[in-house]
Amino acid sequence: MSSHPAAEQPWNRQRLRSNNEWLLLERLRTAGPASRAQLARDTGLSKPTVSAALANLEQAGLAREAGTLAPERGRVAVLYEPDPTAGHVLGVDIGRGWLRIAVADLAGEIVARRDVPNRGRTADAVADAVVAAARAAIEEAGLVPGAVAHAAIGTPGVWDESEQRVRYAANLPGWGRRGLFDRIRAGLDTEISVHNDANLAALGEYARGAGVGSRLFVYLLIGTGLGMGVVSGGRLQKGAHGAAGEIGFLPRPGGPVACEEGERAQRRGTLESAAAAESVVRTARELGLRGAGTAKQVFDAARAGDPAALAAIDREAAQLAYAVAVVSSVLDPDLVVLGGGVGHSADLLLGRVEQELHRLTPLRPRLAPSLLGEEAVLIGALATALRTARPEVFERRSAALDRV
Amino acid sequence: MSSHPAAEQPWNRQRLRSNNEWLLLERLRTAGPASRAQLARDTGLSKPTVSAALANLEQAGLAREAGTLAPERGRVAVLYEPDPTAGHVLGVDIGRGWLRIAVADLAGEIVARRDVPNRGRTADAVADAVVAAARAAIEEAGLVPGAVAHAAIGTPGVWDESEQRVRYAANLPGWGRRGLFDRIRAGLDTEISVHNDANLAALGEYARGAGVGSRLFVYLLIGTGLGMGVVSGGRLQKGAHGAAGEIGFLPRPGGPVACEEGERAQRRGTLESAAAAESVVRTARELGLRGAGTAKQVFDAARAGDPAALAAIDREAAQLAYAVAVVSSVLDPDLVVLGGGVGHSADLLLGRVEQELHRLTPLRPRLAPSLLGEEAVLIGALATALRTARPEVFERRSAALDRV
DNA sequence: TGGAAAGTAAGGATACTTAACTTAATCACA
DNA sequence: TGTGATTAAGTTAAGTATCCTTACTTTCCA
Repeated sequence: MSSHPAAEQPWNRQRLRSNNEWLLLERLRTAGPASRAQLARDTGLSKPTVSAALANLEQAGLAREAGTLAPERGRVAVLYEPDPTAGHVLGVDIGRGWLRIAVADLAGEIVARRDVPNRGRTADAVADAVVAAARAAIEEAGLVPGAVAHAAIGTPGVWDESEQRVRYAANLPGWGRRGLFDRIRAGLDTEISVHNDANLAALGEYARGAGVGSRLFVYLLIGTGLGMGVVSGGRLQKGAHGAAGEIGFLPRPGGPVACEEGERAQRRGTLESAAAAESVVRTARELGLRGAGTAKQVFDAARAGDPAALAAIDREAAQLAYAVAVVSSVLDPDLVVLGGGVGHSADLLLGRVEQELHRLTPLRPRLAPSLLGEEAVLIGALATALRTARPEVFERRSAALDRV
Repeated sequence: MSSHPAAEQPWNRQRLRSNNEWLLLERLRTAGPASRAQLARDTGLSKPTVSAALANLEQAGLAREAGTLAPERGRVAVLYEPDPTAGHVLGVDIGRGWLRIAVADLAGEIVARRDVPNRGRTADAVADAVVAAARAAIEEAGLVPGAVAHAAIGTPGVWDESEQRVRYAANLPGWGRRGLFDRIRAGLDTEISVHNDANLAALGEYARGAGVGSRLFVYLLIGTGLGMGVVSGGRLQKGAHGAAGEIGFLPRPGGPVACEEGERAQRRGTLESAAAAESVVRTARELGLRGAGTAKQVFDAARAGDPAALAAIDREAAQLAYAVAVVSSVLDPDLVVLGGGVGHSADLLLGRVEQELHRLTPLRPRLAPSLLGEEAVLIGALATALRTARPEVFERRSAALDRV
């Protein structure tokens, strides 16, 4: 799970104390409030040690009392929990249509929220809009910008850490410019980290959605494009260059469509062009559906029984089944979640994808629809920011205590 | 890298000492011999602490002196290194043609070796042959069976830990029986672990072959079947059910072959049937090559300039390029190594696969031939056994010291 | 013989454990 | 209802292990 900042290093006595305090805090966070005696039993530490550590944590503002619990007989136990107000984080989802921004406390509870339409014509305008909305949310939460411990930002494309810029975000002009995110960092006066939106959505579903408890979990983001996030043992799999899950580039499977269109189309065709929202509309039109301009309209027509729309959805399901089959063969996940605008139409898609999958491969993971929908990226951003911020807040408040 | 056995647990003082001794030993192992003063500088521990820890390690038989090193001026430093004779491990490769067995010391040096042809008609006969050869190797190394700290065994198929049996090893009759590996365990009087052969080969190439230093490394085993192993950050990716990398089940790509053969063949066809050794022979025959019964013969004919053989190899390369493209899209590795009987013919395959890959996808990892060849599984088995055995030997010898 | 680096010894600080104690609740029973 | 037994939470005090600092010795080269 989360590791103490100074792991894999030699230990001296101060690290020992600090590490034990961190471990107690993590236990309170993940397993819920507990008394000192309970913690001593669970961790193997002695009661006096636990008492001393909790006194330190409380003085540092990292833990607080959380009511009492009476055992069957004997003295009433005082329960402790992490103090969620010890720090705050910012999550940002830079979507094509909307900018979504939230401030959360260390327990992950959202304390302020801002959604604004993404009207920016230029990359700089979008960056400025993000900063303005974020500052408004921070103020609403009763904080000053510098008080936010970490901000995690989700965007289409792949973040190049060494160049400090986004790659492969073709749809957003100027978004790959260097220095763009320095502008956001300066505007927020906070450490930021930038992540692929599908990856954050995967983390979001893993943290609080359909992927909770999964050992190896794959999230398919099917919308304007086709993206994927892989969460293994609670950690995101990013690949060697941060491009893991870019299955939009997959060669398209050999199927009737590919054969009909001839070899040239096969070479150019990628899975993204065959499975993203746009292709559902295109296929439906080719099959005779009129008046459908968006994927949502095609799905609505299918629900109303239109045969062309249904056929288009069959084709879409076949493409997705291929994607799932490929991912299953390579990774062996126990769960694949369909998300994004198209993936959200689980009522129509899920059964068809499963049926097609039966024909393709014996390795079949569980399929499930997204639970978080449009919120997945934002919640994943908060989860990511929390993962970074928690040890940092702990370090800072512990150190402040020592100086006294 | 390797973690102390008791990580993520609260620490008391004894664990502190034990942990620091373990860390010093790991440092000696990975960074080479060093003096006490050197270790103190590197780790941040004080000189007296390092001296005491090394005295303990030496008394426990875990470390030993390794010569001296004179600085520019001043007293000569005494160097220390891990004592490789502190324990031994066994590695076993149960291949279709050969049983390969090696005994290695804790430094990974092979001290005894046995290769015997796999003549077993029944699974039990194979198990008995493994035990006999292993006992012979252990004796040759001057050990008794119980003295081996761990034995790692590689076999085709997927090891099911909860059922304690192998799954999906279709080619070996009876090999999936429960209790088969209990027989080996009893015969060796040692803790054993069982692993997929492609996975072990991947670990072998990562530990001592073409994959050294790779961040995310994929090994393709192309031979009788088609297998894959993924090593991420030094750890094997096994998937949720241990079936990660079973790309033999991949749907076959749409290509001229698929179209020609019609839809029914596409449904049945898998990548394994299209890319394994047998298919090279089949394709070459279809294209007019006569007298080639094995893949090796096809490759030899190609080297001699035979056009049918060359065409068959082009097709094989296209199938492999598809496999690499799929894996790259999903995982983003920085290196893909081709191994196994077919993969070993890198002179003919590598360039063709790279060329085909250019047509398929912009995400192109580095390609390289296997360095270890047929030895990869065995070396991976030793590396795996060592990873398990090192902490165990450390624990045992440390504990023995405390009891005095 | 002096300088420099390796290595050791002694003393002090710290964070842990154990064991015994106090506190505060329930229960049994007069 | 009151009183003591019982049980569990939490504290205090004493003891111990491990580490660090400081000062020292050893051993080599110039």
